Parts: sequence; C-alpha cells; structure tokens
Amino acid sequence: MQLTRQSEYAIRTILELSSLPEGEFIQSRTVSVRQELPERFLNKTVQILARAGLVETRRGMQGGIRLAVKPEAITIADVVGVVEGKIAINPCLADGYHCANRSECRVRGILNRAQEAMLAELGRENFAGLAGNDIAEEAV
Amino acid sequence: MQLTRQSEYAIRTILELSSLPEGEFIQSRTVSVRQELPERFLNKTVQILARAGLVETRRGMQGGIRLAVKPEAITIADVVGVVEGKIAINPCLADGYHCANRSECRVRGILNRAQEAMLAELGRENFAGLAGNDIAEEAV
DNA sequence: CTAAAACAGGATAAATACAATCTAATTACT
DNA sequence: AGTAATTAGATTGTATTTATCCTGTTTTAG
Ligand code: SF4
Ligand code: SF4
Repeated sequence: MQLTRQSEYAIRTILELSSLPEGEFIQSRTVSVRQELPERFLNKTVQILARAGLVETRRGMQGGIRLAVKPEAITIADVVGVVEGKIAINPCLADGYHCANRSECRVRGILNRAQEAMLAELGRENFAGLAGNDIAEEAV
Repeated sequence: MQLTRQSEYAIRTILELSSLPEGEFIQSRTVSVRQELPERFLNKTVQILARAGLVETRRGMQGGIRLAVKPEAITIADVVGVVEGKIAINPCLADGYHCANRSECRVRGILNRAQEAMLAELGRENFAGLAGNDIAEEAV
C-alpha cells in the first residue's frame, strides 16, 4: 500500500521543473543532482513523463527537459497516474479484472469510495501552488 | 499502490465470521473453502488476526475461530491496519523515516491528506453493516 | 490414555514486482 | 565531424509478496 519511489522521483522532478521560468530547459542530470535522485533511473522516469506528454525533451547540446504543459494543469494525481498507470488499490477496481461475487460484494464499493477520496485529495492542488510560484497562493 | 492479497483474505475472513451467529466457531478450513482462499496461507493470516485480538481461536476437535469482538466494532481500516501494519502511502508518512526537506515539503502534506481521506472511508462502515446482519442497515 | 482434529509457529521456497544499472543508439547543436 | 544530451531495450540486483512444509501444542472424542 505504498506509492513507488519512481512516483516520488517523478513528483520531485515536476516540482523542480515547475519552479523554473516558463519554457526554460534543464538537464535531467541537474535535476538528479538537485533532488538527489539516482541519475540513470531518473532518465527512465523522465522518458515516461515525456511519452505521457507532461514534459518535453530536447536532445543534444543545450538540450534538456521542460514542462510540456503549464504547472497549473498538473496535479500529483496526474503524475502518479502516469508513472504507475491507472490507480487501483485492489485488483477488482482495475479494468478487466473479474471477481466471481463482484456484483454482490459490498466491500468493493467501500474500497472504491476510499480510492476516489484519496485521488480527489491528490488532485486538489496543482504544481503551480506546490512550487510556490503562483502569485496569489490561493488560500486553501 | 495496492492492498496485499492477504488484506483481502483477511477482510473476507472477517466478513465470513461476521455473518455467523455470535459466539459460534467455524474452522478456518471451512472459511478457505467457502471463500476460495489458499488454506495454508489463510492459516497464517488468521494467526495475525488472532494475535491482534480480532479473532479468537480454539484448538482441537470442535475447535475453530470466531470473532473476538463484535462486528460493529471492526472496520476495513482496522483489518488492513492489522495485516499490513500502519498504513503509509509514502515512506515519509511512516514513523521513524527522516527526509531532508521534510519540514519545507508541501507534497507531504497533500499525501498525508490523501491518506487520511482514504482511511476515513475505509473506517466509515463496520462489518455488521457489511455482512448485512444488522437490522436497521443504517441509511448512509 | 490414546488418537485424531484443529490451530501455532518457524523455516523455506517460489513468484512478482521494484529499483537500479548497463550498453548502444539517436538526435541536435556547434 | 565532434560533443553533449536524450532514447531504448536488456539486464541485473533486491525486496516484497505469496505460498507451502514440517513439527509442535492443545483439545476432545472414544
Ligand atoms: S470479493 Fe469484493 S472486494 Fe474482494 S475482489 Fe471480489 S469484488 Fe473486490
Ligand atoms: S520530498 Fe516531501 S513527499 Fe518526498 S519524502 Fe521528502 S517529505 Fe515526503
């Protein structure tokens, strides 16, 4: 019942990128140093974020990575969802899983509600707020 | 980001026990058959539940297991907590873990709120309601 | 008093999943 | 060309989860 480290790494990466001036590239190596993340493994993580369209990459000299969308449009729920795939705290909440007594099971309903409650919280605040680079710092 | 199977097994076991007349013993083997759970593994799970004081066991002929407390007093959150230990969806939410920038980290607060929201839902309904053996079936 | 029934507990094995690394390619700028 | 950066897949290492085995202890039927 825990997020993977890769999710944390991804969150910290997006956080780092969110605090940069819009459009600026930063090398993933720099992120790994600043956030103290294993470099090689972070590269993998960046790839996932890139394929999902959250970050943009540029190769070669002067290359690096940057956000592909505005920090305001990304939440922790998004990042975790991209890295770990669609969240399902129990197999029966995932697509394509068939449990015999699923129809009459009342446990499943509770698990589902619990999951939704968690995802709602993870999706409540966006990375503009998290990185602290929004002016108003919308009072919660 | 998933509950262990053992948690499911434990939930189904408590559910089975909750639907029995109060005080009646049932053999763990019967539970494993009725719920289609691996017998040997379930024994281990029962031990955990017993040590935590949720179920009571009796050895020998005519032995078996039964709830040690009323179904009304047990929630899914309790069962999962017993089987998996104190829930922490990220290492930094567990006791004894030290993250360098924990004090200034705003991600942690969100993760914590998400976890609490999930646990609140898991603790909302008790096993009397889940097993459907309470009269009023308290309208939610 | 003995044998069978049922849980207790530790050790171990098998299977997954997670985390990290390695090597080689590709791209792009200078 | 040459260098700096990401891309991609393969591979290794580690931890966790899941499951089984074997031996012991308790209880009761006979
Ligand atoms: S028994 Fe209920 S909670 Fe468990 S897997 Fe089946 S549907 Fe889901
Ligand atoms: S960076 Fe924040 S969320 Fe991540 S482990 Fe540290 S305190 Fe927790």
